[in-house]
Amino acid sequence: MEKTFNPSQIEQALYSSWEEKGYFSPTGEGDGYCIAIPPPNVTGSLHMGHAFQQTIMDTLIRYQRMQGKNTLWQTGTDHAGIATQMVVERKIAAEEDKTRHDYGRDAFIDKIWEWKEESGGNIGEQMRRLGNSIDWSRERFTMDDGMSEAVQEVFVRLFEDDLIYRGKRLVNWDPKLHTAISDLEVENKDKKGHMWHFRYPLADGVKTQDGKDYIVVATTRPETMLGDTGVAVNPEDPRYKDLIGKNILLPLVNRLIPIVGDDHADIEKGTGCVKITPAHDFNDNEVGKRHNLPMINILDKDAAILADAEVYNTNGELSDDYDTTLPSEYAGLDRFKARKAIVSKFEELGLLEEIKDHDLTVPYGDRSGVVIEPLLTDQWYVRVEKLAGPAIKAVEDGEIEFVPKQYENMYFAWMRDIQDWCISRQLWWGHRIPAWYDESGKVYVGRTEDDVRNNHNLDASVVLKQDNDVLDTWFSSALWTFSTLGWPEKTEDLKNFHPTDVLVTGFDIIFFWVARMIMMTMHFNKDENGKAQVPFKKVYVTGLIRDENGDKMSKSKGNVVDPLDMIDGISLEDLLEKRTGNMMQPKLAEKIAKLTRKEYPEGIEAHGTDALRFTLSAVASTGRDISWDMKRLEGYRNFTNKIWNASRYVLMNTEEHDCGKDGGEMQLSLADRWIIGQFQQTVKTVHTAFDTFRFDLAAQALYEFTWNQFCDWYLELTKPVLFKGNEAEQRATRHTLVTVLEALLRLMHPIMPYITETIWQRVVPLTSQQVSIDSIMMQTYPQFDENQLDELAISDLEWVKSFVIAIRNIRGEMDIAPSKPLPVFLKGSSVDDIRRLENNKSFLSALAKLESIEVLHADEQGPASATAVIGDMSVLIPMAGLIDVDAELARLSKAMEKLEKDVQRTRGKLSNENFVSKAPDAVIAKEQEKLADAESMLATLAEQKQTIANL
RNA sequence: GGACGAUUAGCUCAGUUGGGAGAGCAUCGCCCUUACAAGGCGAGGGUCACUGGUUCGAGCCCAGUAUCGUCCA
Repeated sequence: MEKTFNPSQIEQALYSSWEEKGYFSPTGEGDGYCIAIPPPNVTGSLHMGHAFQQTIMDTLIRYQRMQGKNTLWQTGTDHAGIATQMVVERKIAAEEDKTRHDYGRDAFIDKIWEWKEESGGNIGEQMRRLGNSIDWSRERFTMDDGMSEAVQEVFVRLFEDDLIYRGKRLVNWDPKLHTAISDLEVENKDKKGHMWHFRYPLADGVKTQDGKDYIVVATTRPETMLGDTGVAVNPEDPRYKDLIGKNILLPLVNRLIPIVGDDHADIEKGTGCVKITPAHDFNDNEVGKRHNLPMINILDKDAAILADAEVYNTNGELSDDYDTTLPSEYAGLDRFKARKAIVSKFEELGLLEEIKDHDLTVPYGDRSGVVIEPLLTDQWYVRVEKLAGPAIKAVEDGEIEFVPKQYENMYFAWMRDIQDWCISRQLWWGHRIPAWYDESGKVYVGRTEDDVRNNHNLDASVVLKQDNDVLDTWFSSALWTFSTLGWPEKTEDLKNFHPTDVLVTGFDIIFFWVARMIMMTMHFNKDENGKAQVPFKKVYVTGLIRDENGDKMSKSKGNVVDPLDMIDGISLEDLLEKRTGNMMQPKLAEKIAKLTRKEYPEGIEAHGTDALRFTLSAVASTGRDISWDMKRLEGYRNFTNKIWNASRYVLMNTEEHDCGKDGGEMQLSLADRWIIGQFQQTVKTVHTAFDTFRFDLAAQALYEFTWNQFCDWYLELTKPVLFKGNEAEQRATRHTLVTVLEALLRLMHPIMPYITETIWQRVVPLTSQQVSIDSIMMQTYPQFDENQLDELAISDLEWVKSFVIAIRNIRGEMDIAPSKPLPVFLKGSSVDDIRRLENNKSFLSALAKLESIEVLHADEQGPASATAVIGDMSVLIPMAGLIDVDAELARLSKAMEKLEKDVQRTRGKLSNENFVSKAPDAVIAKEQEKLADAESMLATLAEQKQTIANL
């Protein structure tokens, strides 16, 4: 074996061999265990967040597989409508200077498919490098034939159940991407802005109470005044309530609009008068409906002012309630330019009362980054209220459990106030809505055009045109757990693997995806008793991986990390190229380059997949974001090397030796019995940790056992046996070495698949394990066995450790070379001490590097010595020629000071009547014991100090 | 404005029936000891954000304050 662990040499070959042998497929035996992956964007690439979640999923899958479950990790990718379309649009713009309209719909979609074929493999390659044990033969894509069929089926059935409708509604319109988006895709940001106060003249000579012929409305959107169809005041407002029912003559358009009384107008806020623009504001839209105010649309798809307005009644039907003419000077003007123009027009007319600074919330599109415009358009909606009920109940009843639990509150809060879901998108890339219109505009929904014709008796002469829109990507994602398993067919897979067991995902898509999955799945899937089936039993919500400074990783910030760079390493030059390569803005590129140079001055070293996975497990504490820390990764890379070298030691001492595989007398040492017990404890801890999704605790237990118990103590303790023991002792120790290591590798395997497999291949032939399949991943997982705990061995070995540590401490403090063998005298030793000493002399001599150990009689004083105390026994190291008197006095004083503090505190506690009368007996006994120990130790040290001081 | 979370060693973070403040990294000292210098051995370092309460006993429970973060409106 190499002296240093070199992951790059083993990883890919191992993965291919696992994949070829079909180890990732369900075995068909045992209970089903299934995880559906949150499908990444097909044209994207994995970031650290994916690596994090996938490590957790793979760990669970490997753990369950080794527990004998019939495991399936269902994978696939998402077509990601807007995101993918944007990528390809940008690509053709950059490479061919074309827009999608130059291509036309069909050609453009072909282009995207082409791009998907080209780049779609990227994600799969990355996922393989992470070691994910995925059955690739079942990989799905949200737009493949089967899934498209499922989407159609769901749409049609929902429509038939009256859970989908079409209507002219106010939607969040993205003026850059020219599509509607759902509430969730809108990001509200706080901005500093202005509040304009406009004078609106009263019609028909009406005057206010204080004799004015106008009222003042306050608005943050002056340009929308062209679409005003009313002014609202609070019906309780004494200043204005007399004006309710009177009219305003709207400036610039000379439109006569009513003053209405509505609670929406807040007496305290602004001027108390609010202009109502039902076609361009969600609140105003509600007010308009309540008071039957027409809706006047004044904006086009680019959010520029129209030449002629569109007037609708509250049902969304065209109406002639108002003249459609708009002032020509604003026609074609962008909304923000129009704002300026209209404000100055009001000023010119003497109608601008004042401008106030104002903090407001502005909606932005999460993809385009432009201000979202509420716009009246025809869209398709899912009526979610009926679907939400069972979905809420499933979580309330514990059929679905969130981990950590606090996310359930977030889920409930949103679900209980859920709005209808706008599912149509004015894009080309996606599932085209299965609806057709005849020439009169009548809509027919069906699986295909033929279906529609047949069902509605439309003959060939009727011209039908399919709806141009596609469905929100999340519509197909919502079907993910069951559509990937073959729905709407009643498949074996559905029977075996649905509901799935765990969903591992980020909190940021609980609303987008998790909630909608629950609703859709429960509506379409019933078990044999007709009970609604949930998509998954548990939702494990991970935190976000942030960068070193705690900032969110994003492409525009340039702080995104490719997990493969952590695995394989990358030079600074390549990293810079990767991060700033095709940036649109050179200025941003400069900034990113600077940051990158600072963070990774030497680029990134290779760490290997196992180290990355172990790190991700170790930081996976729940309910909290994670700041990425390279130091952690380095530390765990070192850990993999430690495992490698420990194994190297084991193999060097066991291969081609008798390890007791074929019988023969075995005499287990104290260390052997101890490490077996320690390992069992670790097995127990790891099981509990995995079963409760505490991957951090599992990693910690594995790390602690491997490094601090197995390597630091056990391997050292095997040396005296292997070098000097008799045949039966050596055989026993070799046997213990290989069996514990072999089991430890299995225990670690779910987190670190590669290194464990590599070493396991060499270790397992040395053990008496009967292996029918030649891979660690197909073996059984270690189970806790209480019978292997040897309490006496544990306490005896603790005594050995204290002894060794005491000597090492004196060595360290007194600067005595580790290579210098020391004579030791023991004073005040008990029968137990003597027994332990006699049984473990070789251990003590080897680990503490002792020249001799001599037990003093009760009346013997011994030489002037540095002293350590173990229980009631003193360990003496003669000072002659080695230790300075003053130094030893100082060391003793320090030790005594610490003890005195302990003694004082404990005494205080025990002399407190309340404590003694109320605390449990066990606690009191413990305190008493602690006090006795400290006092006796203190006395011993004091005596020793006196002796030395007298020299 | 509402809800949730965070505040523990220089840094990143554990600490789940309330009963001796922990890990990794960093720091300091010694050591190339036949698995490992990506290492070994030893050491130092904390008014557990603040205030009050419950309790014999609070990092942990309760109330409030401050700062930061996230979601919702």
